[in-house]
Amino acid sequence: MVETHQPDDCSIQRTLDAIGDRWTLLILRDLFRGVRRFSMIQADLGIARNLLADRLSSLADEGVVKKVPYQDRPPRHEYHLTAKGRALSPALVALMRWGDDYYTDGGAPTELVHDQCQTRLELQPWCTSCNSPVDPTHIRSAPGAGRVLRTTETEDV
Amino acid sequence: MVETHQPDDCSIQRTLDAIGDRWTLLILRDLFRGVRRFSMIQADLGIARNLLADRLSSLADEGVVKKVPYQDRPPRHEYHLTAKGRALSPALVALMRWGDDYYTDGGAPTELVHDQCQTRLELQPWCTSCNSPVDPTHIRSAPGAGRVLRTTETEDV
DNA sequence: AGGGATGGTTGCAAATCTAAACCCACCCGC
DNA sequence: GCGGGTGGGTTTAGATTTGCAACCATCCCT
Repeated sequence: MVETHQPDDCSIQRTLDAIGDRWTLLILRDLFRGVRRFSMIQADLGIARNLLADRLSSLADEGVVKKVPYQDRPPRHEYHLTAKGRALSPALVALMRWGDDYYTDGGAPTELVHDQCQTRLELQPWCTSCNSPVDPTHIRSAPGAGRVLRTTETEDV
Repeated sequence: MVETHQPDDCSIQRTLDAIGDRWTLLILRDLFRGVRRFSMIQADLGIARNLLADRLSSLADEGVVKKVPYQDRPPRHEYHLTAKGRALSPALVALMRWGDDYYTDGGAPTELVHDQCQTRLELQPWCTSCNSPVDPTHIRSAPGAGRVLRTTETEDV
């Protein structure tokens, strides 16, 4: 495991320590899609079996997935997302949208749309207090001044 | 490089191929924070110099960052995010929020807030057509039926 | 001429990944 | 009551990637 210099101040760091592995996010994608069984995931991703076993048990240790038996003899189970795992949905949606925007060579891949008007969804920073979307220029960081995603910078040079 | 079985239908896959490396997302975080120079990033992350050089040039190849000279003799430059790179902001914010929610052991780490009211930001699915937020239960997938993040699934088992 | 800052490249040992073989419990058909 | 297939792994050996340290190059300063 990578020992990082500042494991303290950044949630992105901790998040990536937990799920930032190349395969892990793809495994989570499959779980979101409803692909839940070892051999299904393995076939879908083409991941080596030992790595899949390893990643799944790490995810279980993290409380992101849990084993759920679906039959007794022989004991068989599926991997389901926990609430914590399902909370990754916005992150995966955001990554997917980025890929949609920049890598759609040819046919558009899967899209997420608003079912009432079939419009493609964006992810918008939202202020629950003002109950309104927040423009990037009004995003600021709170406690650890300086150690923050400065999304407000506009210079593209 | 990992040769995947279905490079075709999933933007998450393509996105991760481009920026899904363990270090790459941390490098991007630093760039968002305004840490733009080779040795600054290197000192901040503790990444090996050869890997940093490699990852930065990959990011440049992908068009996510670009080299911007800040002096001529000796030629020195910084790495700046392009529009494509800045478009990753929602993804990084989402990952950060997840870490905030599940790994804040003790003091709250950096938060992103609305500068006008200091309220912590959420990421909300947003319909640009209705110009309103979209409830998860109204999220649907569009073309490749079945191959989708089913964010609406409620079964936690 | 010597020293320091910046931005790398090179070489080698250590960790990680892949592929393929193997294991085990069970079920099914015969 | 044996052969084959399925599901979910573990083991082992070989190829790749990483991490670390040392080295190189350019310029500036004194």
